[in-house]
Amino acid sequence: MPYDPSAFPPFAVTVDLVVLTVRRHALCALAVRRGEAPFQGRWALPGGFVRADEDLAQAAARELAEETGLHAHDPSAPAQDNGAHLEQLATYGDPERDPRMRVVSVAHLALAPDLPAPRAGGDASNARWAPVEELLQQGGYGRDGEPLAPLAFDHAQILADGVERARSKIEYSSLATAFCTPEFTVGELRRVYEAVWGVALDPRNFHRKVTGTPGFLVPTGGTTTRQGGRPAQLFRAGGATLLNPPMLRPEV
Amino acid sequence: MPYDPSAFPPFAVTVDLVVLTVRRHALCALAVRRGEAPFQGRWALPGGFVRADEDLAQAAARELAEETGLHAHDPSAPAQDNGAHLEQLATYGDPERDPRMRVVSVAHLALAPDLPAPRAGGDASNARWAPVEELLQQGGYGRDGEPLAPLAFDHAQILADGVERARSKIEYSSLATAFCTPEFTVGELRRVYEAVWGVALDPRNFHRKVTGTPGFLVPTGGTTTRQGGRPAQLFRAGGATLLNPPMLRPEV
DNA sequence: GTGTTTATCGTCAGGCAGACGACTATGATC
DNA sequence: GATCATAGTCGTCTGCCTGACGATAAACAC
Repeated sequence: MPYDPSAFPPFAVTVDLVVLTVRRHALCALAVRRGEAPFQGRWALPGGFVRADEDLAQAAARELAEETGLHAHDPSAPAQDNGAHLEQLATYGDPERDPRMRVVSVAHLALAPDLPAPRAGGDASNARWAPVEELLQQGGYGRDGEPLAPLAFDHAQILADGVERARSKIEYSSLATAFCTPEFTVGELRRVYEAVWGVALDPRNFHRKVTGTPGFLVPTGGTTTRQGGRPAQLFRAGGATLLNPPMLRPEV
Repeated sequence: MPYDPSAFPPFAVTVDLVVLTVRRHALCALAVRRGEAPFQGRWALPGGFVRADEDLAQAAARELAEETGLHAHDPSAPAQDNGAHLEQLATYGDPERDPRMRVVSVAHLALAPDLPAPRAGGDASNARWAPVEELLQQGGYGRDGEPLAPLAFDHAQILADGVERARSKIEYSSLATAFCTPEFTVGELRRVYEAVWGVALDPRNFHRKVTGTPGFLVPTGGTTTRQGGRPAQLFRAGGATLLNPPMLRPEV
């Protein structure tokens, strides 16, 4: 196979982002409204072209900052700086996935704490946090009466893959803390698990499990009442990234 | 961001393959010798350009067939047809990873039973199964006296990622059976785990675990002596793909 | 036959998870 | 201020799974 620059077809390479957060006890994803054809007016995942001198992770971090103002922190640095967790998800390259040209999209998954309203080039009506079930559901009407159209391109598949990755990864890693503010209570962390998995967890067993796992949580000393009951201890994320034994997701 | 075909730089897109198998109690990967610059004469992972009308998975399956004669079976079809397991691994797109041009490589992971000698365009000296430690180790000399040079491009990183994926995935899935022939014994499956993890496992506890996990193994009725001791029962892979509870990898 | 090798079954103790009772500390309501 | 609702935290108990390891079974080598 000698080197022949004309022997390979040119591709466009993009990054698409599955940005997840927990809002009002529901797992939500960032969606932006498309301004041009194809799929004009439809909701899609944020994303854009990779630049000529840019690594894939850099491109994803740039798009994330443009869409949300979040900066991704280096996964190798365990420090909690309120930045988002960002990791590569998967790559989608069906020849027909974009009718304009051959596009290969490297999807990334970002997990962020609950944020104020998103911005998309300053136009708030063109970006929103939507519950993932609503984005993945086809037909019918959303909570605001808007008709539910499927996401543009193959973005429903990408979103589903991202949600599945998040659901399984919080089982055996401390990644659920990426959905929390730098300081959080055990109850807030439990509500993250409940929202992502869509199940109810026993507060007592959950408390025993997370406080008993070395390196998962570090008490800061402070206490806070955010929900109206007894004040809760505040924690930061510990250095541990892999949980052994893992959190167990209840059956079905 | 209006559509402008000149607004994005062209990329070459390739698939690279991490093909793993277990040979003589060691985890081995398929390596091919590069015939041209850059990295001429160095060992590399097999791979090639994605064609204009090809999906990424199709391209990976085609490359796998060209290099090994294996055909990948559809992951959605649980039938064991002696084909290899093939799944997407990750995508590597550093601007400097190929000195010739901007190349984005979508790496795939293939798991195969022990195979006869590989072929690479009919030239056996340009393809081989090598223990992964040997390929990842830098400097020194291999078992055949050949000097150990690092793999070409960023293939050492890709191989390391593929090995780590395989090591973790056999914990919670039935993927270890992809390293076995269609019919296998519990002992052969155990030796797969031992080779991939590099540890020794208790035969009695392993037997209890795998035969007690519903859907993991299906007895075929036959028995065979392949190692010189008492004849062992033969099994096929069951329909289960996720193991719950998982196999536990011993510490360190 | 005796020893070696591999496969398979059983037993036992320790650890962890699910179910759930009890107590504590706050705000809301009367 | 007493009472109630809410949320957090500590314990107990039981069942299951795992790791350690003894014992038996069935082949081959000599």
